[in-house]
Order: sequence, then structure tokens, then C-alpha cells
Amino acid sequence: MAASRRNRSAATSSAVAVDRTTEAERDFLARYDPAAFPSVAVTVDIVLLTIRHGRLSVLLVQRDAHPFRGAWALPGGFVQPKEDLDEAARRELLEETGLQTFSGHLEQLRTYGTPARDPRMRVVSVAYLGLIADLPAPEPGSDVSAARFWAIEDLAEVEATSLAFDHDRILEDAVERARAKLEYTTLAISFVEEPFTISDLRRVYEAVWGVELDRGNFRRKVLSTPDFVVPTGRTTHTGRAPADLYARGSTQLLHPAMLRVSDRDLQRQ
Amino acid sequence: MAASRRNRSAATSSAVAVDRTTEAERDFLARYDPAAFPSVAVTVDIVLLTIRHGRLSVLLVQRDAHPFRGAWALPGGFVQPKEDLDEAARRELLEETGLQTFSGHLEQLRTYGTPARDPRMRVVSVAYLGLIADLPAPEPGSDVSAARFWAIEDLAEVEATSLAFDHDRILEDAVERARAKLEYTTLAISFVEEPFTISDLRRVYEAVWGVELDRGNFRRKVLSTPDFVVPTGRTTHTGRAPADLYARGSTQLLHPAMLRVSDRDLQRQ
DNA sequence: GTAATAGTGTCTGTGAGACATTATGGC
DNA sequence: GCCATAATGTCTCACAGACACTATTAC
Repeated sequence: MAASRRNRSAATSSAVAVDRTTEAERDFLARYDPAAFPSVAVTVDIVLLTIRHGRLSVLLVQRDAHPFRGAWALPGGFVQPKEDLDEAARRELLEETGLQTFSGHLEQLRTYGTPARDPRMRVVSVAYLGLIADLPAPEPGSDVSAARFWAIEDLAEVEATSLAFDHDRILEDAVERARAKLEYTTLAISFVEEPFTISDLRRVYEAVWGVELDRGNFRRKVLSTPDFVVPTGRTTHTGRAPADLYARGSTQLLHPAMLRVSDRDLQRQ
Repeated sequence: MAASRRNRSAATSSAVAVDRTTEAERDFLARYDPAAFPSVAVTVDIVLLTIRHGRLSVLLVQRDAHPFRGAWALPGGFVQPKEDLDEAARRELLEETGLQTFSGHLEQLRTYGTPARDPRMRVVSVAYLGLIADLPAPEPGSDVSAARFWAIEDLAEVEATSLAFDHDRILEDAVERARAKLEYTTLAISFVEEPFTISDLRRVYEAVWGVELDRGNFRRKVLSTPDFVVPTGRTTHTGRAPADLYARGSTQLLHPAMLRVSDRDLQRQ
């Protein structure tokens, strides 16, 4: 650990002591000269997932400007000068959905900054993952809107052309994050409205993981985890048989985790 | 989903069709005007962890320039204009350690962009987590270097003053990420040199998690996971009893996970 | 010899997977 | 009546935790 500029200037050996003050000063000044910093545009992109018609879906907007005009893209926009990253993500999300408040889960996914990811200029994008229960009023106003939910499985088939920028990659990472988090957290509840039945919750797992889960085992797992869900005492009668209704509990992490089928396959290979 | 600028301009209802082209054009032009974008400085900060003297340690550098002059900070620096984020992290890492190559593990941690995190200006920092085996030559040249490894536990005690910027927070997140990843990945191997003994690996877990693990159970877990480690056929005779030597296997994920003691506590609460 | 460590074996409890069984209500 | 679904129970296997025991080497 010797070669860096910062290290060299601070070294205490007499050999470089002469150079110390001048370089430190240069360094100091350089940091206050705006032209000395590579200037970058920073955006947030949001992958808002929901379960619609029993299928994992993502909110996309159709671009009306170049580049990728007409292509579908993740909602997002520039981070404002005095705005925190989380704030920016939340603001963009409200703007795109038209909601007054966002009741779901929102977390930072990761940051994408390959130099050529935006053909116009250097753009570093901080991607966010949002989970929300299916919105009651999907498309207000016109039936052909510039923003709509797409089922993930439909995207792969229908859209031969991929999403704008590197949003395919971001979406892929987001879906994998969501799938992984259902294993060891109680985040599945973010996908349903309260109160919900155990089967509602099971259908979330089935939609996100794309598998079928054993009803009895799933129920046992959920109810045996302390405070994963809390019983409301009420039952619903919308289906064939009456089902108990639950609200979310305070537990955030699952120990042991809920296992995916793919995990079991991996385990046995 | 109606209120966003992007949506409105692309809506197909006749009410806003008049405004469409003009706003779309304005939008289009605005994106090519450099002054229209909030300009931000983007840096990478690296949390390089290692096991030194049986304790989890982090590489820190002493700042020689304002702000936080004299304070300890995570190594890092500005992302260059045509440089990918991963590249920048790797470059800064080599500069700070003086190594020719980096053989450990390096992954993006998360991005920190609170407006006031740097008093000089808006700086968005993409933090990276690096894991490496203990370096053979710790401090080349002077014995009092501007870069050194600090044991995590010593930082909490010795450094009454915290790290520069929000690096305390970043370090905390990094350590938690490392602790979590040892559970469900084989990343612990990144902390040891090959070949290694099962006990070497166990001591990694013990150092990172700060717990003592049962020798027999740990050994059984590691050897029962297919291709976690591969036997070399050789044995070491440096300790009391001869120990079998292993090399890393190809497995990346552990199923089921290696459980932390803290997990068990949580489970039983 | 003692102490420390590596390697191995054994017992037990928990929990997941694979079912089966019963109850309820829509059709 | 039939059938889909909810709720519950049962059996078995895998695996983690808590040990015990032996072998080898440094001192």
C-alpha cells in the first residue's frame, strides 16, 4: 500500500516529506475546483413489482423521447440537487403511479454505471426495488396509457425487442432479488392487501417463484413462525371454503428460511 | 399513473395531444443541454476486509486533505469518465494496497448519496465490499503508513472519533453483508490462502461472526456440501495434530445455509 | 507425561416434504 | 350430488446441535 497519491503525500518518511505540503495543497485545491471532478448525471430507476392476475408483473413506461423512443423502460428520473436517493426514488414512484402515498416496500437494489449504458452521456443509475399490492385502479383516464404493468413472463415472449438502456439487466436483478428475499424475509406480505388469507400469501410465493407449493406445508411454515402473521379472528367467504383472515406480524426475518424448489434441486445435485 | 411529465406528454387522449409535441421536444432538447442535469461527483469507496491475527479487519487510509483531514477513511476515489464502476473500485484498490493483482472477492455493496454526506459538494459514492486473505507484507516502507488494517473491534474502542464522512455507516453495512454472505455462500474461502485446513476455514467464520463453532459439526457441514472444498491429499504439520489440506471447490451457494448463532437466538426468541 | 488440536462417531430434536383426511360452500 | 378449496394430521428423512472418543504432535 504505497503507490496511491493520497498515501504518498501523507507518508512520514523524510524522502517524500518535501513533496508533502505542495502535493497536499494541490490536492486540497483540486477538490474545490469543479472542473477537476468528472461530472456525472445520477438517476434513479424503479422496478416496481406487483402480483396482477396471479402473475408477477412490473411497472413500465413507454419512452416518448430519444434515445429508445417508443421502447418500454423502467420509471425513473434524475436525482435533484438537494434530494436523497431514497427520496428521489419515492418521488419518481409517486409521479409515475399517480398515487398519493406509497404503502409498499422500497429498497435500493444496486447501481449501474457502465460508461456506454446511456448513449447521450455518462449516467450512473441507482436502481430501486419496490413491492406493492395490486393497485385497485390500474389505468386511470385513457385505456392506452404510457405506463402499465407487464407480466414478467409476457415480457420475455411478447417483447422481442428488449427494454431501453440496460433495463433488462436491472429487471432481471430485481426479480432475482425479490425471489431471494421471499426466502428469508416476510416481504411477501408487501404483495397483498390486509387482511389476507394464508392462501393469498401462498399464491404470492407461487407467482414470484413460479412454482406450486404444498398447501399444508406452507400453512404450517407460516403459522409456526412466531409473529409472521397475526390472526384477525375473522374469516372470508369469497371462495369455496371459508378461510381465516390474518394481518401482518412484526417479524421481518424468517429463521429458518422458506425454501424454494430450485434450492432443493440445487441441494440434491 | 397520470401525473408524471413523461406520461402526460405521451398520453393519447386528445385533451393533451396539443401539448404533446412541444413538450416532447422540450423534453428531448433538455436532455442534451448539460446545464439541465444536476451534475454530481461519483466516487467509489472500498471496504476491504481481511482476517488479521484472527480478527476481522478493514483497510483504512488516513486523510491528508480537508475535509476530515487526519481522520481515518475508507480507501476510494473518483470514478473516471470512461471507467466502469467495478473497474474504478478495482483500480482504487490496487492503488491503495500497492498490489499488482487482486485475487480476492469484490462486489458492489450499495450506494450512499445523502446530500450532506460530503461538506464540499454533492457526492454520490458507490461502495464496494472486498474480501482478501491476509496480505503477506503488510506495511512496505515506513512502519507508520497512511494505510493500514484496523481490527473492527478495535475501531469501536480506540477510535472515539468516528471515520470520515459516513464511512462508519458504510463499514457497518459492509460487515453485516460479509457476515450474512458467509451463511449462504462459500465466500469464507476468499479469506484464506490455498491450501487451507478445515480449521482455517472455521476460524474465518469465528472471526467474522465473533462466535465459537463446534469443530465436529463445522467439519461435517463443510465436507457434506458437495464441492465446497476439494481435498488435496496433502497434510500440514504446523500445528499440534496433522491436518488435511483442501483447495476451494466450485460451489458458490450453500444449501442449506450455514447457520449463525445469532440466527438461532432470533429463532428461539 | 500434559495440553491442544484434528479427525471421527453417536444420539436427539427440529423441521421440511409427501402425503392423507375432514370440513365447507359453490355449482 | 360433485368438486374445489381450507384446515388439519401423520409419517419419514435430512440435518443441525451437543456431545464423546481417539489419534497425533508440541511442550
